[in-house]
Amino acid sequence: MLSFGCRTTHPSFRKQQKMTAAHTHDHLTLDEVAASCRERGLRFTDIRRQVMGILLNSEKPLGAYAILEQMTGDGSPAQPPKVYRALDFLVGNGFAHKIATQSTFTACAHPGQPHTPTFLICKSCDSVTEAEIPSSPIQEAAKATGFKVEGAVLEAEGICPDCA
Amino acid sequence: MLSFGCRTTHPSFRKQQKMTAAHTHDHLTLDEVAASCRERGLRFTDIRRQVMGILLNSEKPLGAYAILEQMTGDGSPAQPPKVYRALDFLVGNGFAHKIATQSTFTACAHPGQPHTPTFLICKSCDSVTEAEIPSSPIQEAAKATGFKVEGAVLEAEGICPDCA
DNA sequence: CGGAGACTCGTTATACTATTGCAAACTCAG
DNA sequence: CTGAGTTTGCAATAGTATAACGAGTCTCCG
Repeated sequence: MLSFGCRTTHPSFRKQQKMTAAHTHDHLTLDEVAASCRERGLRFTDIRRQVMGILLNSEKPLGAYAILEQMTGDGSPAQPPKVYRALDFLVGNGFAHKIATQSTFTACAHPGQPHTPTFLICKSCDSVTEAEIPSSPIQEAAKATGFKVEGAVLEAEGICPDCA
Repeated sequence: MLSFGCRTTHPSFRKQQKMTAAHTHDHLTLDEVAASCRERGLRFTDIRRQVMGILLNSEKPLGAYAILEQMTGDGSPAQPPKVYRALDFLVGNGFAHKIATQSTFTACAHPGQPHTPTFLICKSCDSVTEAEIPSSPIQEAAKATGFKVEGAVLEAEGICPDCA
C-alpha cells in the first residue's frame, strides 16, 4: 500500500489522492527544507536551494544536465560539479533521491525519516511514483545470509494504473 | 534466504556454500548457455560467447569497458557497440544481469527461470552476491496501487558476513 | 579580534558510460 | 537462389560523472 503523501509524477494519480494545491503532502516546500537544515545544522546554500527548487518544480525526475540547463539565473554558465555537489548534499541528507536505472533525481516524497523508497516507473507515460514498502523484505533476505544492509535501491518498471 | 546456487564474488562465502570446483552450481558454463540458446532458437555468436565467457570468468561484476579490454583476441580494436550489443542480448535473455547502481554486468546465478535478482553489494570488499527473494514484495506493494510490474531492480549496499 | 579547521565554491579538464546511424555481411526459411 | 531479418564493422557522438586544486567563507574557540 502506498503511504499517504506519496509523490507521483502522474497527474491523474495525484487527483485520485485528492490533494489540494494549498496544502499538499505531495512534497516538501523549500521553506520546509530550509527549516530542516537549520535544525540539523546543515547549510542550505543558494545552489542547493536552487537545485532543490528545480526538483520540486518538476513533474518528472530530472537528469543532472537537465537541472543544469535550468540554472541560468546567475549569468555564469553552470558547470556539472555545481549540480552534482548539490545533488550529493540533497540525496545524502534525504531531501532527494537518485533513480539509478534512469540516472535521474527527484525530490523526496517522505521526508523526515530515513527510508528506502520504491520507485514505480511507467514505461508508457514515464511517470514515476515513490511508494514505500513497510518492512523491507530485502532486510530479511539479507539477514538470513548475515549481510548487513545499510542502504537499498528498489525500482520497478511496468504500467501504471492509468495507462493499463 | 539465499537460494541454492547463488553466485557470489566473495571467495570465502563460496567456501561456506561447500561448492566444488568440478560441479559447481555457482554459475553456468558456456556450453550450457549455448545449449539453452539452441533450444530457444537464439544465436549464440562468437562475440556473445566471448562476452559471456569473460563474465563467467570474472570474480566481480565488470563494466562494459573492462569487458572491452579483454576482447583483444581478434586483433581489431573492439568498439563499444560490440560489447553493448552482446550485453543487451545476454541480459535480455537472462544469461546476465546489469547492476544499475554500479553500471556493471555479471553472469546470472539462477538461470532457467525468469527472476528478479537481488544484489548484495559489500562496501568493504566490493563483493557482490546474487540473492533471491521468494515472493517479490515490490509486486505486492505495487499491486495495491494498481501498478503492473514487469521488471524490478533490487540492490542493497552494506557489509557482507565476512567483513562484519 | 583572530587564527585554525572544516566546509563550500569556481574552474578546467578529463574520465567513464552508452547510443546513433549506416552499410556490409551473415543466416535461414521458402 | 532469393529475400527478409538479424548481426556485425565502423566512425562519430551523446550523455553521465568525477578529479584536482586553489580561493573563498563560515564557525568555533581562545
